[in-house]
Amino acid sequence: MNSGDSSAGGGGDEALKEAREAFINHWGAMGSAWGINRTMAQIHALLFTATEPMSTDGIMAELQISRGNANTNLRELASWGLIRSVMIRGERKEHFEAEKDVWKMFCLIARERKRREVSPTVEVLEECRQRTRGLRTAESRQFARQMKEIGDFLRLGETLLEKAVAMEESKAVALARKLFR
Amino acid sequence: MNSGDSSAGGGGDEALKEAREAFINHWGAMGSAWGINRTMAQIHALLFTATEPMSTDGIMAELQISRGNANTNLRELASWGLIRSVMIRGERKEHFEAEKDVWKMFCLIARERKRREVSPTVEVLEECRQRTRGLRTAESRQFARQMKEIGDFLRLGETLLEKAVAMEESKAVALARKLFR
DNA sequence: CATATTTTTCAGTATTTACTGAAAACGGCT
DNA sequence: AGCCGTTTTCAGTAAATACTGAAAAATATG
Repeated sequence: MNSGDSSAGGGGDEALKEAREAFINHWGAMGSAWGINRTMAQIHALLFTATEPMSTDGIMAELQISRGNANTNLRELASWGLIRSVMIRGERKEHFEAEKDVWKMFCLIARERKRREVSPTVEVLEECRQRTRGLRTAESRQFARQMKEIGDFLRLGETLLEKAVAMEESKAVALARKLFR
Repeated sequence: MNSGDSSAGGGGDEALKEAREAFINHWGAMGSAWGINRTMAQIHALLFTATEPMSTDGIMAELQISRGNANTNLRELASWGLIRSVMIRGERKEHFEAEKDVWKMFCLIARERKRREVSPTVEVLEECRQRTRGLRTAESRQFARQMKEIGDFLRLGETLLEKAVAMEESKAVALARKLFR
């Protein structure tokens, strides 16, 4: 009973450390694929799986990154509401902890992406539509219709998310399950 | 009645051209924000708003890009199913047209992102969970639980999308509207 | 208020990602 | 087979993005 067994002792800590590292790395890669800076996603994963709030220095050490990098991405994560700074008594350094509730996390991301990307897109589409609305060529009419169709789709999506995000997780999940039993 | 009026003639064509360009640019920027290469998104927008299928050369000229760049991104768009190549009689060059139905477009993107990103993530999470499952420390238990929670959330999302994507647009929209009247 | 500690900023640099263009490969045609 | 128009590939390069580290600014301490 030693290295193959994962139920106790140093081997267990090792397994946890490795699994956590795998998660942090994968979360970083996923961030990249979805237009989020890899480091920002890694810091998020690190804090999400941390049991205690961490200082900037702790994060720098863990992820082997510079102070500037850590600071920038911590501020960005805070601006999304995904982490918050907490003061630890007896410590002067700022410490950070992540929102641990997956549903709340999802709501924060949805809200922010809507605000930063979807809504501005809806505006551009509407503007494109208005600019070509009076035109009478077949091309213009088709274009204006397409702008309307994407706009309608995005607005419907926005509404759905708004409603979902306003719900308790349990309600939302129950609804989802009922819908597609 | 001249430049200010947008209802007919050359001014109208100009307005359409400008609006279309604005759409293409914005679509490209949105692509970037969501982890999709800007040029790929621009080609998509170009074909989406085109009335006729376009050749690689046409696309190169319109977006001022090289043949290699155009070719790569056209193949990538085709691999997502967002465009298809069509043969034009009398022409030897390959021509491309985009899926114009917004709901179908959404379904294609959802399916592809699920396949490429969400499902692999679910697998990693499951693996992380398994690797720490036997451990008995508080940290390990919390970590394993977190992996399960994200995994459950993503799987539920996958299921919902699968079902939605299997529906007709009209049904899906009707359902959405009913849900949140 | 002088000093120590922490945080922010940002010019310079490194890394990653995307693009070009020319050569090679392909595919039809005679 | 040999030619010709088309598409693909990919080494080299450009552009975009992310990161470092040290200096400046802010904040706390006695």
